[in-house]
Amino acid sequence: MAVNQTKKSSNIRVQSQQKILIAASTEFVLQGYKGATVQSIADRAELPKANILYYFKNKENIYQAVLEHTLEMWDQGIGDLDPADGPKLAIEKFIDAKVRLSFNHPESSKIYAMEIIQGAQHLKEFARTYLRQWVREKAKLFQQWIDNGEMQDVDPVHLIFLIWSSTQHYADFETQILTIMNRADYEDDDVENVIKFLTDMILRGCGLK
Amino acid sequence: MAVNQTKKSSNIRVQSQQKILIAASTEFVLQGYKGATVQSIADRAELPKANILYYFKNKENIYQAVLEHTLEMWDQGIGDLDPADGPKLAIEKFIDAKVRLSFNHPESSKIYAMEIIQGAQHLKEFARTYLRQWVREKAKLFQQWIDNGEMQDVDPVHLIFLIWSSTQHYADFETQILTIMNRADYEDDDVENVIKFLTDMILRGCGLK
DNA sequence: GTCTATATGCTGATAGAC
DNA sequence: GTCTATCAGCATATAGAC
Repeated sequence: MAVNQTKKSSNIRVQSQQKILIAASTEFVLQGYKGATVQSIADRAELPKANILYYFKNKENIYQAVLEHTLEMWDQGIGDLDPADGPKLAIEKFIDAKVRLSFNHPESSKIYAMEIIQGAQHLKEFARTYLRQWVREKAKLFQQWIDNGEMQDVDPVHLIFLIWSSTQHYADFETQILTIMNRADYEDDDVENVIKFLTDMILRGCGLK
Repeated sequence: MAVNQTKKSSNIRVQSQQKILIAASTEFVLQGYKGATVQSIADRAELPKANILYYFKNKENIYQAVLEHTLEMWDQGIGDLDPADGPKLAIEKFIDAKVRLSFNHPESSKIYAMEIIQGAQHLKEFARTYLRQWVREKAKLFQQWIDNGEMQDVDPVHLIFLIWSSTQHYADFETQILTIMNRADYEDDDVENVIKFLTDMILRGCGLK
């Protein structure tokens, strides 16, 4: 009985936390950090305001949890470039993964973008350590391929920025893109079209096609 | 005398409004619309809070003025693509103008980006009318060049998105890019390097180099 | 035109009943 | 664990002295 009760409570706990994080993500995107109120998150999560603060103590903690969730998803979704793949396959895989992330989790991309635009106050350490290291490693790999004559001599760091920005754009600027294309929502075809377009353009840009 | 007084007053008026708009831009970038308080704008502009509301009536009006200023600057800075230029020169000019705008007015780019990310609540009509029209015209021009065999058959709308996103990235993600490059600020060389990199990549992508 | 004082409402957070 | 009631502080905006 006691076990059962604990399990049940724990389930409610996990479920509530999940509901809160989803609701909070939406509110942070729509209203910004300051504009999203605990009350608005509670309303969207269909929970009393006090429960939100019971689970996360304060608004700052909710935001941190949302950010961490985003970083984990990206780490998992993008993964590593495999040196054995060679430049062509590596770029193809990278673009593919990044575009699918953008279309499947636009809110995460948006929250991350807003955080960086506003000066990355909550992510300074992440950028200074993890991200800088990540880009350096990847740039080094591209440079090796360039030195081996396997691809055009382009600046590897700017190449990473180009892939990053062009793929992320479909998540962050979703509203503008849909308006320009006169659509209500993205369709399945759009993902494949974007992957094909960006892969073709960037591979040709790198002299790989 | 009366004329002199009017002129003087008018000067103060223009100067104060200018100071307010500059201060407000910074605050909106750093804190978001809701996070930027009239008091914080006043402090940054070095004016009493009541004067801010005397000149602009309410916070919403300040934000609208900042947004309009941004749109005007872009309209002026980017200008039109000239059909007589042909695809190569047109793309070169477009990238050049857009990169320089990003480096010279990052706050404007950031405010615009945040506005779009949050759903473009204050720009819906602009996007639906002006922007959609602008992209259609430019896409049509690229399509003609493609049909004439003057450039590779790439989707013109996605090409515009690519130029837009890759150039804008250096303004919006300034913080992240500087951190990754381990720098405090952009230098003059960076602008030229980015222009060269993006022009080379995208021209090759379009089969123009 | 400039600025002080203040009204009114909403915010994050807590105390404590259930 | 869940929820109601409430507090102290800060926000926008205005009224009105100078």
